[in-house]
Amino acid sequence: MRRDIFQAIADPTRRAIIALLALQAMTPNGIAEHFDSTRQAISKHLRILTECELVKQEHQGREIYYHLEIQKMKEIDKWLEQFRKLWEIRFDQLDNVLSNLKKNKK
Amino acid sequence: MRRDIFQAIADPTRRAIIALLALQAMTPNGIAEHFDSTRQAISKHLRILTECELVKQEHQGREIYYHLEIQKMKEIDKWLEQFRKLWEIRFDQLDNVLSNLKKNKK
DNA sequence: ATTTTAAGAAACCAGTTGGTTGCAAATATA
DNA sequence: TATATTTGCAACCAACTGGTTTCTTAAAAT
Repeated sequence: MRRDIFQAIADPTRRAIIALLALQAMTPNGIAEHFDSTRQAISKHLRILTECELVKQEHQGREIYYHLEIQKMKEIDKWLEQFRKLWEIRFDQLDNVLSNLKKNKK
Repeated sequence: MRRDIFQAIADPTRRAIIALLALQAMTPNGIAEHFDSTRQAISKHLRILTECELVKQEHQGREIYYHLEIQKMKEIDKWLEQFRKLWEIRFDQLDNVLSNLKKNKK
């Protein structure tokens, strides 16, 4: 199945997992302790995150540590880039409005 | 139904609609012309985008213009903020590695 | 060697999604 | 007024989602 990072971050549980893994690599059981749902549910989320290469596995004995591929997160940032210009322009306009208000006050 | 912006941008068609509306406000029919699917399908996407307040309607006679609420996009940027630090650190480390390689070469 | 533990895989289920078609309301035009 | 256009809404459908339970494999501990 075709996975992409935007689909991956659509789920709030997965966003929470991403935030956890940003701090340190963890095992599925370790992650599951932070949530109400079962290990298997977490495991499915991890599979989706793995499929879109947002996380990577690291086998250590019978434990599997998952760690975040932080570089992948930049894809979102890259997509946002095209809009960042726009909202900065709006801010500039707001600045103008504010300074005009100030002038009129004087 | 509870909508959030992350779910809204999960669908590639919706991301394309957002990109279109970033350029100019458009009617459902106008938007649908850019895609293969039916107007009704686009209309459903617009409803989802409206529910999470990413787009706003502007009635003009019997036409409804949809325009992007660019400020809302900043929510994604805000969420990314916590990770931006991390990937910048990685870049710094890479810089160090590169300059060390350079030194050793001399 | 047996038992415990960590984790993935498969089967299943209810709810959601993205899409369709058909219809009704509102506005514009003849 | 009658007709055409733009749009939203409801009903329906197949596919996907997030979750569960059960089972298997493999490593570690006893």
